[in-house]
Amino acid sequence: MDKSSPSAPAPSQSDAAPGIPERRRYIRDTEENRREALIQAAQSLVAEGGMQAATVRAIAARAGVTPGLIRHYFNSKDELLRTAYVALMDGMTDTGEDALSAVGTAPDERLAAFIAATLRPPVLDPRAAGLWAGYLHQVQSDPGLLARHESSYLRFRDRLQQLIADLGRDVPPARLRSEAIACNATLDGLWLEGSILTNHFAPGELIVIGLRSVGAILGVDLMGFDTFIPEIGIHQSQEGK
Amino acid sequence: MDKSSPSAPAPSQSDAAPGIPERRRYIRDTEENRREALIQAAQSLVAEGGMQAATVRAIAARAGVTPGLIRHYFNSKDELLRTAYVALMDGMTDTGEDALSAVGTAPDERLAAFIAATLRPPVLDPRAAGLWAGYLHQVQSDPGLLARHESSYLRFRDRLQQLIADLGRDVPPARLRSEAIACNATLDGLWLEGSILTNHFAPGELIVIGLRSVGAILGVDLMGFDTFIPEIGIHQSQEGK
DNA sequence: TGATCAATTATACGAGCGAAGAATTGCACA
DNA sequence: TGTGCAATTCTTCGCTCGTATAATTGATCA
Repeated sequence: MDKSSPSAPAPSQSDAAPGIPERRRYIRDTEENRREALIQAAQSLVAEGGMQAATVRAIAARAGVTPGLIRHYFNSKDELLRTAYVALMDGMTDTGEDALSAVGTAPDERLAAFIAATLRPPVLDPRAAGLWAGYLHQVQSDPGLLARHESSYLRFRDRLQQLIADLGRDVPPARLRSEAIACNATLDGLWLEGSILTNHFAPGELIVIGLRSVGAILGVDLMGFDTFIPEIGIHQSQEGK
Repeated sequence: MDKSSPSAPAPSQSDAAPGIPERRRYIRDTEENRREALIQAAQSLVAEGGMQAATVRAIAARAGVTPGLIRHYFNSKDELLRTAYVALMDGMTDTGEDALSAVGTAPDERLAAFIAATLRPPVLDPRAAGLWAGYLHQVQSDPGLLARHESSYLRFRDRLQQLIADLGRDVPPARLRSEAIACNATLDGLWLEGSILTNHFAPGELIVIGLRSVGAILGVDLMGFDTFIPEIGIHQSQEGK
């Protein structure tokens, strides 16, 4: 398993004479493609192996470029990682908005759609939890990232609280806040368990549980939207009632 | 900010002549104390800065010893980190058991006590979430740790499911499982948010929310145990019923 | 009291890290 | 068709990492 020559890079097996290392083929691409590839590569590596796995060499290899290119597009490895995190957050909040724009105006239906969108791909994703965990410490120690994180978190919770308020029940404002916290926690918990213990749950199971739990917390019935939530029906029957 | 002499360790300012580095004072201690100190140091560092912050040198420094000692008590740094994780898991499950042994036999009271114990220190701890996140990837890639993790997780959820079953309501078994998943998710979510956004919540707030939410999901009232849960009363009133 | 030995510290090594800058390459435009 | 220049690769540097092992220290016991 030892390299033959001690210091020369291993040449790939093409036509080159031994001892003369090949230069990697030079391929141009657009700035957008390169940035996107680097961000994707960084996210994958963090999701799979944590911050420690995202070295400049590993990121470059996965993106199909050489390490030096990272610092051509980003001032430092840290800047790339920050950019990747922001891109992640923006992507996740956008998904929530999309789900809402796709359904009608009935408040309970909209809430149900929002919950379902949170508990299915691409939000419910084994990679996502790994990414989230990998960034946790960095977020807590970097003021810029922390601000971005909190705004993203509160945006989600506020959106949820608004949907709850739109139900039109008669509850005082303070109660509304704690309901939003509770529902948010339930969705977070289901999202987390579904993302980590991927194959402990059947496809639509978490959505059903989420709808029933949030419905119970709020005192409304969210289970009547089979039409809009295709996963439902698979596992609902086997539980009775 | 540059060291004066390039290769000599900086001597602490006591009586030594310049250029002659002092040897650290030799202090003996019991094996148990050393192991405990190293495990504690490793946990703190992982909790604060993630896996990457837990280097042998940093761990040794925090434990008040020199790096070499780590490999005197553990075969490798990885073994120390594994040991620290197992110790963490054992500690947390033990806390749950303790909470249960301290209350009476009424099923709803026991469930309420269990929930409250989950949502207050030492389980609810800013460090805990950081630790958990730091270990996530290591757990997923190390079969031994994964087994330990899953058994610990399922032990918690089974305990919760048992407490729910003891309520004596008339629900089919499959429904019981999904209720346990839902309650567990709610507690996880509250625990996580409380641990990360420490000062967004008043002391007993999360406990009240947890009791009310789980109660709503299960269709029982868990809010009647002020006597056993001292935090309640502080924030219950301000929300109106 | 002095020899022994485990506990502890100190030193050294090779590997991999992020960063910096020099060396190449192919495209755009004259 | 050639030339300038940005995009990309390559090389190198200083640093820190985990590990290995040698050197020291203080308690134990004959």
